[in-house]
Amino acid sequence: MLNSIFTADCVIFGFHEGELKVLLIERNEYPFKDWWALPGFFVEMDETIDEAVQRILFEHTGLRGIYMEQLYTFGDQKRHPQGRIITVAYYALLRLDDIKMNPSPQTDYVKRAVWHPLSELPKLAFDHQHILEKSMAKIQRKISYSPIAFELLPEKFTLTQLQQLYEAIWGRKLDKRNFRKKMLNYGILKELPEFQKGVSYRAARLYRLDKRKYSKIFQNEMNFSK
Amino acid sequence: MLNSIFTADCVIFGFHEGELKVLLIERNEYPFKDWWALPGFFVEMDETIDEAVQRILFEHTGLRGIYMEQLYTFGDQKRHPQGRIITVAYYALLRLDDIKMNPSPQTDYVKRAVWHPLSELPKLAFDHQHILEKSMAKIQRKISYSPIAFELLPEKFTLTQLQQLYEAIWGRKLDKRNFRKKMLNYGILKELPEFQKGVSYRAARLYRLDKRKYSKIFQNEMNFSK
DNA sequence: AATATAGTGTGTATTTTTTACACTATTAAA
DNA sequence: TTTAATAGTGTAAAAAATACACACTATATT
Repeated sequence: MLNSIFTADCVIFGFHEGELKVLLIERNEYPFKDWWALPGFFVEMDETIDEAVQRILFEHTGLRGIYMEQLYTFGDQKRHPQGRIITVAYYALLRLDDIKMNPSPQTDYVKRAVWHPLSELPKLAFDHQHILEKSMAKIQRKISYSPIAFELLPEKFTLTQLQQLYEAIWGRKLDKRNFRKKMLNYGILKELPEFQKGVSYRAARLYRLDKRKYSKIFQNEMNFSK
Repeated sequence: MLNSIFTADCVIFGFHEGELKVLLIERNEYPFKDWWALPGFFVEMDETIDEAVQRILFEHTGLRGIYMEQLYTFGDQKRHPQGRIITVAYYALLRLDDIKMNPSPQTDYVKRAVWHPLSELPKLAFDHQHILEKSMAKIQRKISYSPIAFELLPEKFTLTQLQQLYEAIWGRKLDKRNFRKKMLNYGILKELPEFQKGVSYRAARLYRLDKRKYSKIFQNEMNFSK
């Protein structure tokens, strides 16, 4: 019978300036001191795993109620140099704006937390590279049948932002006209009487998610392939 | 920091006589003595979680190398009357034939193991009902983009068997002509020069999975909706 | 030998979805 | 007024999904 300690690690995704980013922390403790790693912590005795992850998210971003989902549990004996430590990995999706770009985590084991573009990731501690790849695969799939994309966008967004997000997650370009046609056909977007501000070119119309229709879509499933 | 014990539970699916079945055990130990439950056990110190599940599968079915995949980790404090016990749930898919219909599990905590049709499930111990529902949802999705169906069929099978399997998993009828057209179009089935035996009506042709093309499909994804 | 039974195997027309593709409109800044 | 940068729009062709019904075959029964 195994009596073991276990932790929760979280891949926190954000979308900013057309790029998908991941929040990494620089460790201030052994093992892997000074390495980059996913935010994570031990799960306390009196909390569910979900609660632990919400706590981790709050400690690292100052935000509550972030969208998150369990990904996978890693339990190899070799994944941690101090012996078997089971980790339940989650991913979280976050509305990122300029204010949240410089998080100051509230825990001692962290030197600092920095948003890293997916294209420029450092080497990660433990098996965190693997966890990150697995969560990418998960959201790549999930974005094509459920509206999780909107968790990464601000309340009001343009169709171009939405398209850039799909392109960032899938790592390939989409056709603008086909994308808009299909997305608008779902009928889950509400056209707002507002436009982008502060741009030096034609301002794009803003949309927001129509939450009444959103829930129907969760049953039917979206299907985006190209 | 939580020092806890953890277990692995496994939803074992089989397909027999056109019906999807789940292997349940009758518990011989408290808590939930005499209740039906999913096969499961404590994970030992020297094995990975995957190895533990393979061991559970072997102890309950006598078979090795069964297809399995991790599903979800449940860790609520309330899910187990003896306090917090984390369980990592897996599902497994099994080629069921008449020989395997009467398994005799090799462990003391089990009185007996019986295949139950999905339509006639008893009340289950712990949160096992919930785990079972979640694994059904998972294979319902997964069968539409990956060839896991073939893990449930014998080496050689008829198109009708394959269709019945999809129908059992999705819980709805499919059109025979459209199903065959689409399935054969994938090009992953190899037509054999053999036919069903021992039936009192026209014998159906046998097929088997073409494993060379199978791997390609794993990249491209299948897409079965109706 | 004829018939009943039970499941096998097959094609086409219609609708829907996906795809490919390029120019004009708008705004702010230079 | 021109330039730069992005917004916004439609159509035709191809591919995929759907709806739909009957003749064929092997065995068992009389």
